[in-house]
Amino acid sequence: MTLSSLPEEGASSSRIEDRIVYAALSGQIAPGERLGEKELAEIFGVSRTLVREAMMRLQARGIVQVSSRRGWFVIEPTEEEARHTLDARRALEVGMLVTLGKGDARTIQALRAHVQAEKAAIRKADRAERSYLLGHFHVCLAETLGSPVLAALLQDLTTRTVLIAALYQSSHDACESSAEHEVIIDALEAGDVPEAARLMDKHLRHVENALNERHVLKRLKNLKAALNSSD
Amino acid sequence: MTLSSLPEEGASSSRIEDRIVYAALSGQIAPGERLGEKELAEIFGVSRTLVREAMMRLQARGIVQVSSRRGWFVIEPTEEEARHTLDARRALEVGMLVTLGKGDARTIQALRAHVQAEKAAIRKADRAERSYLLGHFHVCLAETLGSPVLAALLQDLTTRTVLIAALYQSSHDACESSAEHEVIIDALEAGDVPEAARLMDKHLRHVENALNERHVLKRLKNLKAALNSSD
DNA sequence: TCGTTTCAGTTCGCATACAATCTTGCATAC
DNA sequence: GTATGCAAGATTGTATGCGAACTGAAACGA
Repeated sequence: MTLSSLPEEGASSSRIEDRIVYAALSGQIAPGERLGEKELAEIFGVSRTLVREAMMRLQARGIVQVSSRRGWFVIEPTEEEARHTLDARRALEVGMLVTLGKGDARTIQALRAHVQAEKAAIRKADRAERSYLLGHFHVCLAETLGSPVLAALLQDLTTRTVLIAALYQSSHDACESSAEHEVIIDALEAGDVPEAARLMDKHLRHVENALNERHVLKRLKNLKAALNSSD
Repeated sequence: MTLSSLPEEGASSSRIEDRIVYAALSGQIAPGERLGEKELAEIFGVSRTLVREAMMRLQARGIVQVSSRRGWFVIEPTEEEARHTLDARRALEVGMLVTLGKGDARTIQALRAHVQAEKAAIRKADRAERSYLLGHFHVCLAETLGSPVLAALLQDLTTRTVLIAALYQSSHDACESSAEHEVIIDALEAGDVPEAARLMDKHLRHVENALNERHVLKRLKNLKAALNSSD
């Protein structure tokens, strides 16, 4: 894998952090991937110190974990952890809509624009952009509803969700996802907050259910890979 | 101020992190307080490196912030930020109750035990323990409802809330708070999830409203302090 | 007396150095 | 042929050093 794209220089440790989150959100780095300090230091042209600072923050955000004297790794949630993460997202997003779902016209407008961008990325078959935008919709929703705090929390939870989906091969169709985003906006525009909350709940359960179905397949695939090393 | 109590040694950077969170939760360190790297390094008997690692994580958790080449400071939220934090808490906690509020008997039992501990701390006039337990109730709720992810998020949000309350002198009475915790448990025990969510919303709004009322007082007090430095 | 400037002290920002531990490949014994 | 032990290499964990920037106070001038 490479940490390509976004070739900007600047070298603060926050930049490293942002780049890794973006790479995870856009599916460029996979769960379980090793992030060596030295390697990252060379990629970003800084010392290990700054890399470690970024790692510490990412660890606090639940995106990477450290194995003592072995290295840093992108999280690889167990099925139970995956379920807990998705439960938390449902709680947070349903609660968000219920408690401050009354969006104004500009909210709706911003969200519609976002979904348009999603569709464009899907049409262009731009996997990275598509993955990023589909996840970022929820962050965008929190932002436009006026809650930067929830937006920050959702940034981390959606990043984890993308990793979970990658891990468990949850193939919740991108098109379908985008369509679900759209009906949520419809409900918001109609002022029907409970319906929006219900749709959001359903939307997130779709991801969770996909996880359910694919889990056995994934384990079988792993077994097959273990027994047939040429595969 | 001192970072007294809990005299345990062990010296990993996580311990520093935990100690500072506990100190904030229990009201032992105030918003705006300076946390010098050198000072903390001496207190914990480690090098600045480990202190910085702890600070990076606390920064990611929204508990401290850094002012370039001036130092680390416990967050001092503006009124707007305070409101956003409390909004997020309401969304999160209401959502939590709505989506997974069906607690079993053991949940209720654990929560009752917690409230008993709150009352004991209030009776003993143990300010630190009282502050800690009143905040930790919400973390406990998330844990007993089976969501470690939400518990972790709430740990940070309640810590921030304690700091906000300290900053804006929100004197939401401890006794009253504990009583509100109790009626929430009652509703949960009765299986009336919507009522529990409503009560939680109200409970958190109490904090927010107290913030509203006391704001002017706080500014006046600051002004007074500024004019009368011996006060 | 008040405002400005300068200078010394303090503190963080970042890199580097060294120690501890883990991995890995190879040699050796059974 | 397989397993075991060992040593070299690689990687993280922690401390330390140095430079830059900020603070505060003293000195200076109006």
